[in-house]
Amino acid sequence: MNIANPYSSNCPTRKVLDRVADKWAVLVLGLLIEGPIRFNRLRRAVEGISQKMLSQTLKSLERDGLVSRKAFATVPVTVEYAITPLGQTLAATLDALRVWAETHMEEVTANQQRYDAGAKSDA
Amino acid sequence: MNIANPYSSNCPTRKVLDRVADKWAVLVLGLLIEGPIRFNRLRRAVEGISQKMLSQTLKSLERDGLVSRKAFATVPVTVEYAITPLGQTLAATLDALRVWAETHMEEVTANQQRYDAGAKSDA
DNA sequence: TTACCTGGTTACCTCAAGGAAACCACCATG
DNA sequence: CATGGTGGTTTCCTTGAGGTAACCAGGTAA
Repeated sequence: MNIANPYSSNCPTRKVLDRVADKWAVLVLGLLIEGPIRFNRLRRAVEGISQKMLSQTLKSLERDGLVSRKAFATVPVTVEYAITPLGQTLAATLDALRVWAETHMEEVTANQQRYDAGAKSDA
Repeated sequence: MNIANPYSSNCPTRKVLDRVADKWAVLVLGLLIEGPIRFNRLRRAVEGISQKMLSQTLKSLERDGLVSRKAFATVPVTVEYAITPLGQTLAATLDALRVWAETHMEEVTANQQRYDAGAKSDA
């Protein structure tokens, strides 16, 4: 009965999960909740993202209806990306994740070091 | 002063985000919140995961201190994985994500189809 | 005229994630 | 004796994600 059982390999939620489990998408959505923003500004804001990946990320976010694209016929064409209501619901959820990461980062790092040290001294 | 600014490329939260942005980890943690579970049971539960990936996923979850491993010297060695308190806090957050996926899956899929149809008929 | 901004797309190439399958030890059961 | 179940590890190989960089159109400023 679980048409939506992510543990079944052909379940569509897996795809959504994959979508969401995308570092760049998480970061882009995180910026967009603060307001609409242009392509190149976005690119500069998200350190390390390539033009290609940003374009790709935005395209699939738009396809999913999570962000909207609006082009302005200005001097050099201006394109503004904004988050949709649906996107906002996801962004809120993802933000919780970012917060978790920020909150527990130290603890996780400490755990890793302890683990690595232990593995080394193990027989 | 944001030492924890995920938009900076060298920020450690990026690593945590990567860790968390792992389909298998999400699914495994989702199962572990229901209680301790053995390796092979886990493998059968998570459809499509390979032995290697499960082993790898569990190892890094253990390294992060998100799950704990306990081996029993039974007839065939039994190994039980359990979620840690830290892991539970993450699992709760991730669960929200899974719920989001389940809830909005249909809407997202519909958006995709509309987008694809539009792109086709566009000049 | 040349250079640069806008926002992209495309071709090329590399590198690593991850699947498949074999191998491991050990014991029980058929 | 051979097979199967326990929980893994390792090797090999493929494939696709993603980086780099060139190219595009069009207008404007130097």
